[in-house]
Amino acid sequence: MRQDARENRERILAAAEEVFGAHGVTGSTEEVARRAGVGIGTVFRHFPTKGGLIEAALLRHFDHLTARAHALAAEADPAVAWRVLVRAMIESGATKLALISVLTDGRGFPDSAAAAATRLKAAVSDVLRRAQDVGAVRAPVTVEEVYLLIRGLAQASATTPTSPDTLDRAIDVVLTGLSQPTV
Amino acid sequence: MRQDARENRERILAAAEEVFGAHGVTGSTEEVARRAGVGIGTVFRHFPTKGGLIEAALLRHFDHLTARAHALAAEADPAVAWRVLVRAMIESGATKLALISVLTDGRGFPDSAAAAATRLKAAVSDVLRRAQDVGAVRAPVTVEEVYLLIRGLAQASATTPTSPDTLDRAIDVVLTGLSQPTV
DNA sequence: CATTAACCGGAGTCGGGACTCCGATTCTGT
DNA sequence: ACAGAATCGGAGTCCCGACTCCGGTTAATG
Repeated sequence: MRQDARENRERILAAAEEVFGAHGVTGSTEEVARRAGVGIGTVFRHFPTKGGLIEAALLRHFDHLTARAHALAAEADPAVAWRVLVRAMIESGATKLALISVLTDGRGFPDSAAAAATRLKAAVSDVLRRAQDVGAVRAPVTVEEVYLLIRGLAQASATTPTSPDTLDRAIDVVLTGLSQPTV
Repeated sequence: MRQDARENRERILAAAEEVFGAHGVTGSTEEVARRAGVGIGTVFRHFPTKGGLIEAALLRHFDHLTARAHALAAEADPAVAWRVLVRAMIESGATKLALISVLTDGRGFPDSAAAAATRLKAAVSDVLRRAQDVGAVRAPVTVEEVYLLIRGLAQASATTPTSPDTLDRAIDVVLTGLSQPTV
């Protein structure tokens, strides 16, 4: 692959994260091209389909989060690791996961993205388990409910303008609810 | 207004709630017409614009929730009222509020819908205040964070197939987090 | 440098969905 | 039952966005 080609690919992916993050899946490919500073044809050569483009952006994002989770699993204090991970997932999701809805909205994406999602879930489970072992999260909590809560806050704060302060307080509510016995 | 016209208007609104609830704003007007059993022209005479149709559906939904909140405010036990209201908002939202994203996704809707949203918020605040007076929710909690949490769970569970059980557990987490002092 | 294979750009095609128009079809008062 | 007005239905228009095509341009190699 030629050097300029690789550079363009990168710029397109970055632009895609911006555009789809801001406008959701409705964002147009042309907008991505414009923001990446390339022609529309270039976008479609790199990613023959809009779906493919979104998939690639998702994959990149998931892999990044997975790496983060792995790093945190090695963290000294599992309770801290847990808080940081949850916060990171919500906050990065708040900007970029508007698109994750696609992933989950009915038809799943093929192979690669699904695989990345699975890897991510495994990594999150790991951090969660450690937190539970230490009592920072109560035992009966499952990854599914955590995911639902995280996705919810991520989507809601991405969809609507939210003050960072409000988001922080909401995250604290969730973390508290996960650690205390249910009322 | 002629009788049949009024009936059609109703059927169209009901169909709109279904369609936009299921497919989000992407749902087509034609699909609404088909499901309402009327021609496309009829839909557009009643609601000259797709936005208008969505707005009308939202308004109806908001007003319904507001009424529910008022009724609950008169409930004997404010703690119970609170739980029921939160649950109702999330669950009805899970089916129908996929469209609420429109309301909040950038440009607000004109007058009527915005006004309905305001009335709803006031009613919710009322129930919340009573719950706080009784100690079922801790005092420093604001309507904003509650809204964020509710919208989040509603959107997330509408967007993605979610088992009722998981949703229930997530709601409990939120309610717990709202009642306990933050960790 | 020259060559050439790979890459870029954007005008053009195609499909889908919002919205319009008007003849056909009902209601409703007398 | 009938006139007349209001309502319906859906074929047709228009625009927008995904995707294709190919002549022009550029990086790499000898």
